[in-house]
Amino acid sequence: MNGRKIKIIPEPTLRRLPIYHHYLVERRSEMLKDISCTKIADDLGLVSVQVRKDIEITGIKGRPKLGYDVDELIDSIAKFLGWQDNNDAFLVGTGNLGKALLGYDGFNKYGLNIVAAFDRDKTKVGKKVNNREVLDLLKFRNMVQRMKIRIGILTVPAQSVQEVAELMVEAGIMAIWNFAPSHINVPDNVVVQHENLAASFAVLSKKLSTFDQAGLNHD
Amino acid sequence: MNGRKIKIIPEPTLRRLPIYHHYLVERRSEMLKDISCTKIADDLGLVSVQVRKDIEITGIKGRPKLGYDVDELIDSIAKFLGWQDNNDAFLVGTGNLGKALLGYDGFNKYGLNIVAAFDRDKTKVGKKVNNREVLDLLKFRNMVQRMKIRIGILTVPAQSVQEVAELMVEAGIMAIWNFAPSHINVPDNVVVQHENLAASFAVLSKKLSTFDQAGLNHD
DNA sequence: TAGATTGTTAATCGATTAACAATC
DNA sequence: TAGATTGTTAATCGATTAACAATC
Repeated sequence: MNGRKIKIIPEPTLRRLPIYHHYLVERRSEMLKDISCTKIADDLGLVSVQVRKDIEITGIKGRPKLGYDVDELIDSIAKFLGWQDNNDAFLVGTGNLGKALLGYDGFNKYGLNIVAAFDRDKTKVGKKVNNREVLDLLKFRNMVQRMKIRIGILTVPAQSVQEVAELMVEAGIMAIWNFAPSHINVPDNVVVQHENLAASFAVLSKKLSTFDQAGLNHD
Repeated sequence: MNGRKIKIIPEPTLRRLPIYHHYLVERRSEMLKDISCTKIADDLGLVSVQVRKDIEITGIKGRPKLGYDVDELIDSIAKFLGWQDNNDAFLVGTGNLGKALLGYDGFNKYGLNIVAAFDRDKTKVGKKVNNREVLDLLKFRNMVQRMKIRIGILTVPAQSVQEVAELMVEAGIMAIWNFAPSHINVPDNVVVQHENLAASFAVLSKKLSTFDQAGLNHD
């Protein structure tokens, strides 16, 4: 009832929306005009109610019997996730992972635009990575403020993570995407998304060994 | 009661265990001998019961008042996650992301060992990436069987993902770590872990815009 | 001993799933 | 129209958190 009330979106829903989006873009390229939750769910190995609830949150209206208009649904998800307002970001740490992220062009489809890369290592400063020059970390603070950057991507080695995170916060960064395997302490008003490859691998290998114990995969 | 019963481990717990492990290794390097759940929770921004429940699942016993032995706890987590049985894996797709994963030496701490890399692109075959020669994808099937490889890492472009996933399954791969933004269809007895960077970014940017709406970060 | 912490059971919370009415 | 599908409320399930007894 209150227009200012903030709806908290369940994180699992947030993580599924880009999957639907990607799937729908593929279907659209096959000239599909309408789609039902049943079909989406079947193809992605989910259940239809879940897909419907997820989609509902973006605010789109479907038509009983027909389903949703594919174009409209794609736009609705993209708009809901804020993919049209270009999210400019700075990346710090041009090691292997940093370079990979700089080289991954797919990000701008999701509104993410890595506009500059920084490093503290003087031997890396000045080199080009995927057409972007690596800048000295000393310039970070100044450029964040000048370019009003709000998102920082952290791909530095574990031992420097906390220090660089603090630099980011102090410079005015509001959201940090942390790829290092370390927890960072930042103020409550800064959003942190921790990308932990070790954690994902733990899930994978544990599931595999659980399957082994159950004798499920000795076909 | 039944020794053959498989305990299903909650995925959130599985994802937190590597975080505790990393944190504990850092504390050990500071010569810390004992640690309580309260301390772990405080430092990592969690609550102590949650840490205790997570840790309990690895089978370790703590001592009231003292907490846990740091060494013992590190071992208990590593053992539980199967980090001592070396998990050999093959990687397919040596683009930017594939190269980054090959270059990330930290994986073997987690028991993961990427023993070979494959590509279908003949211009990439034969080149060296981080001391490992890129092999022709045609050799994949044969080598999986000869080396009894069970884990496949998928870092190919979106359009080839399903095809390569099928090749992996057919070759005998039991667990696939999929870094492409596409859903893959595989038999039920194959474990799939989907690493979706777009999904993570969606969480980050949506949280940021929700904070904006709430006026929380205009300090 | 006193008290901090573990270990464990019960209560709460939130996400998923089921049920079913509305509708094109 | 009949029936598939949406939209929505209620039931279930699982993870988190609270409560408290056991213990070193």
